[in-house]
Amino acid sequence: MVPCESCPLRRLETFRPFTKEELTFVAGFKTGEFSAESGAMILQEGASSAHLYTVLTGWGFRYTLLPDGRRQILNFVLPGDLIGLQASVAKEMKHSVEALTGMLLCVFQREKLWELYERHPGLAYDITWLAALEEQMLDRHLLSLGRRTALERIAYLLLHLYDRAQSVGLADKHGFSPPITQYHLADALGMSIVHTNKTLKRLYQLKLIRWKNRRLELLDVAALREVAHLSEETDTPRPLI
Amino acid sequence: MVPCESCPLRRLETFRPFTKEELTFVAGFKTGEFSAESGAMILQEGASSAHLYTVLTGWGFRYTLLPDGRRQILNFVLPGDLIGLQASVAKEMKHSVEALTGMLLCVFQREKLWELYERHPGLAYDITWLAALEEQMLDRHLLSLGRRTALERIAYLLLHLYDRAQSVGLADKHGFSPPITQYHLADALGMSIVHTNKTLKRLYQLKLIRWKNRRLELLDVAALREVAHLSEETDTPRPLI
DNA sequence: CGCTTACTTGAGTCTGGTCAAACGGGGTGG
DNA sequence: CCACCCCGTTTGACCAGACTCAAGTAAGCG
Repeated sequence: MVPCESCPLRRLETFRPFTKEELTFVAGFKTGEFSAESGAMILQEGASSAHLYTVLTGWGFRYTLLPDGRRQILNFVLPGDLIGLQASVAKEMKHSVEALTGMLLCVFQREKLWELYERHPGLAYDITWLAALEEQMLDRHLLSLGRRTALERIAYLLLHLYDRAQSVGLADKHGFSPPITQYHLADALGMSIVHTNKTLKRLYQLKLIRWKNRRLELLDVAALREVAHLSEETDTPRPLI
Repeated sequence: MVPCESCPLRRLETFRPFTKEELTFVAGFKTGEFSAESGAMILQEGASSAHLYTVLTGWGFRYTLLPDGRRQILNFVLPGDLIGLQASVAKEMKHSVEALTGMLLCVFQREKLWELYERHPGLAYDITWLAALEEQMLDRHLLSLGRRTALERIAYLLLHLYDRAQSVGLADKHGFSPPITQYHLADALGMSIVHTNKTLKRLYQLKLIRWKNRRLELLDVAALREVAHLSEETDTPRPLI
């Protein structure tokens, strides 16, 4: 089990430094680890989970279903992300989370969350911070689905994933390897697979991307941002619970 | 100025009862009121606000723009809603808020938020709760924009607004008076006004709604939920900061 | 009374969806 | 080792839902 004090994620500069006390508390808050295989369901809509998780390694995605099976991917989940917070509000998950790769998750007991709020206001604030951050991402996705064209949407989502991968050291200057299929893109963007494929091809023909053998090359990030109408973000250090 | 202890909203059963201490603190947290006219911009994208607000009366909406002016309404704002929290995360608002009617807002100083976290873990938890609640709404909207058809979307949004209005006593059994135009519906649903209008007409012809003189009648709520694939929610009491 | 804002409606277009079929590569069992 | 299969991708043909353009109506207001 990875001890929080020597958590490899914490060395990344996206995450704000923690004091010794905070670190000690978080280490005590963590009650174990959970390892999920690719394709595994980590949280299930309708169930009530007793746990909170932080992703240590691997990719996943949050989604909901319409009763007739239409699926909407709400967001992707990467290392450093806190998941399962919603269940503390609703008593019941309103979305599911599925692993895209093998994943390693830190497990926290929900009951101890209360202790965190009582004893570590700074960490409590951090959790609110993370919730607000997720909210911001959802706002942006909503803008995509509502107002961007298919081409813009795909450009946007690829950049979104790239930026997020980048921030946790999973991307290099030229690209990264998102463990997703075109089905995932389609379901995240509210499009059909066929049209997703054809739009992807257009981006390819515009020499903006190349996607071969699971690796996605962003050939001209600036031009891609232009297409997506997405300016670069300077991400402020965020907490890692 | 409305004293928190006798806040009319607090008498509604959607809001969880507060202890005397909590109420006293919130009363101290509130530093004033702000009254906005219909159409006024309450928070502006790109600006950094020093304040947090809770809506006392009136309706508004949150939105973002694409650089070329395309607008996406992210959510509507009703009495009891806390707004401006995002700015504490981002140093800069990522969305704007505009008033749909005259609005009365409670004003809180952002600096005192820290004190709240230190002295009242229960209230801190409440703020996280509210953030998670907003997140849930956004998830649902995302599902709408991504996977619902035009007819389903409109049904969904009207019900969403109805349910929310209902919970703060702004609706009766047969309908309510949302202070919005078809433009707002269109921008919230990612549709054009023309198509919104035509789809609305279809709902009218199905005898599911009637919308005249600002008042919206829901003629058959159950059937409307059916169309929207939206089951009724039993809303658990939420905090009112 | 004239102006503006919101709502309607029709015609024509196009983006994106559906259906169907085929391809390619990796894995597996005979 | 090969045949087969499955999954993900690709492509073409056709269709429809939603958009744009354009014009007209109704209602509210100074």
